[in-house]
Amino acid sequence: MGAKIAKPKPGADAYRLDEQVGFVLRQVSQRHTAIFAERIGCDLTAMQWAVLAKLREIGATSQNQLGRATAMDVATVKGVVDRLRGRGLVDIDSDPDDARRRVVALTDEGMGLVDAHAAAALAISDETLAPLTAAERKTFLALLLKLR
Amino acid sequence: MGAKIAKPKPGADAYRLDEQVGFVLRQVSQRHTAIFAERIGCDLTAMQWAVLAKLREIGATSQNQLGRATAMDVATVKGVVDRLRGRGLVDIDSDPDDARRRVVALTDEGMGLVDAHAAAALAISDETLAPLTAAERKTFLALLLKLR
DNA sequence: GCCGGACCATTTGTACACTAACGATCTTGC
DNA sequence: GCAAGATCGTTAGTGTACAAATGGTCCGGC
Repeated sequence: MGAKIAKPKPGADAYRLDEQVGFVLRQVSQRHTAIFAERIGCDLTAMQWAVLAKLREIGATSQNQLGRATAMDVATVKGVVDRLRGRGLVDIDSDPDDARRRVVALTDEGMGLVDAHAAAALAISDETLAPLTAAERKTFLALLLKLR
Repeated sequence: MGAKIAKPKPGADAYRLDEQVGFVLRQVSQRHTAIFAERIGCDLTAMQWAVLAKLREIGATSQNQLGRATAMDVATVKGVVDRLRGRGLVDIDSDPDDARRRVVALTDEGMGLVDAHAAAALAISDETLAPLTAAERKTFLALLLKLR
């Protein structure tokens, strides 16, 4: 019995890295990052753009709130905000009502930059989804949102 | 004309960060990373696991090939391999046929660890996709692969 | 046999991403 | 009022990621 067919190990041989969600997810993220870097046109990373875009949406906020709104760790947000501040795209002020808080706000230059590149940002999302049809994109996004 | 309806800016106001693929993609990746860390059970990162699992699949290879097989930069693969080597899970030898190459191979311990945790790795993929039905998972994975 | 171009590995520098620990500050319960 | 606990920001440490520069090694053509 079972002379010719090798017994498959329960696990090791059934596991193919290339079929695992996490692995493919990372590859798709990498592709998106590459598209972003090539297309954004103002030497910003996706994270930096996320912070600027969020500030444009919701206005000035504390670093903590900003971190939650952009799904970033507080420690991470600090680095990103520091770099944006170094480029004069955001300002940091103390909150008169709460001495713990450091309120981050877009500068005029930052505001202008967001508006100037919003179309490029949309094009990036579009190119990332380019391999899919319109119907597939809708399906994909809906499912992706469920996995958040 | 257009007295009551404000003219939407072409870009800025139409752009909602939370609906952009790249942003959601990152959130899903974060969730997967958290699930991975909690479930893998042997203090490995997803990258480190990817290298070990790939070596189990294809056998000993050069760092360069390993990088391509795991979708990692050469510089990144070096760091990952160094850490795995520090834990005794892989060995690095010179290729007798090509002095440029540094051949990475699983140690017995590394091989044992992969086999011991393959089931957990599958469970991680499963939990990541848990919010979806079986049919949705199939659809999602098929679409995700197209975006690679 | 050697020489230019391809390939491989390493190093350096920048930018995330998360954890843990810390001090400062606010708020609530009492 | 004030102590306990929650919140906010910062720092330090580890682990990806990618680009660019460097240097060693192989191979094909001559």
